[in-house]
Amino acid sequence: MRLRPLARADLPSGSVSLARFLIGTVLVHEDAGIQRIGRIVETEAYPPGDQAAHAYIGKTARNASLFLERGHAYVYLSYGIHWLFNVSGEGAGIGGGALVRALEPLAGLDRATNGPGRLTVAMSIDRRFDGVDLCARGPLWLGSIERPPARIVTSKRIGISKAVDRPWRFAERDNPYVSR
DNA sequence: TGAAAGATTCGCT
DNA sequence: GCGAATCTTTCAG
Repeated sequence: MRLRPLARADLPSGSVSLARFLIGTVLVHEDAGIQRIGRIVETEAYPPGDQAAHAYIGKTARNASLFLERGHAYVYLSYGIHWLFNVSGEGAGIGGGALVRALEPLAGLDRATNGPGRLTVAMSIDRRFDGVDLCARGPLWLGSIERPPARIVTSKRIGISKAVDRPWRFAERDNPYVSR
């Protein structure tokens, strides 16, 4: 497996484009010699102006990471139980991003990764990584591997109550690790 | 200062 | 299929 880090210039600007782009890329967490790698197979976009997005209400202490330049991590606690991992997708000062909903385990993962709350457990991602630059040298970063291009299917987002009809969920077709 | 809702998951019916 | 778990954020009073 040839693995290389993604530079910020590799990432498309705009949360919807980024969410689509992320399908097929990999997330890497290196921690004390342990390497955990998951291939992203399902995402959802939460662009500026989206009523379902955390950034919709403006910048707050919680969602500040969504307002960082594209390629930064936004990690928050959902339902008091689950950490959810997002990648910011706009320019600095603009709030938007992509939620990563499922991974295909490639290395170091021995727990289920089909679901946004479960993949963070498997990858050992929590609040420590909120605001981390995923395009920088660090313990958590985005990469690409050599593999045939992902075949992507689009659908409505899951688990939200506003703007439910937007086709902003992306998943790799027929991948068994996609949630549900 | 209090209360309600939330980008989920798991267990039981 | 439905409700509980669990706690932070946000908004109302």
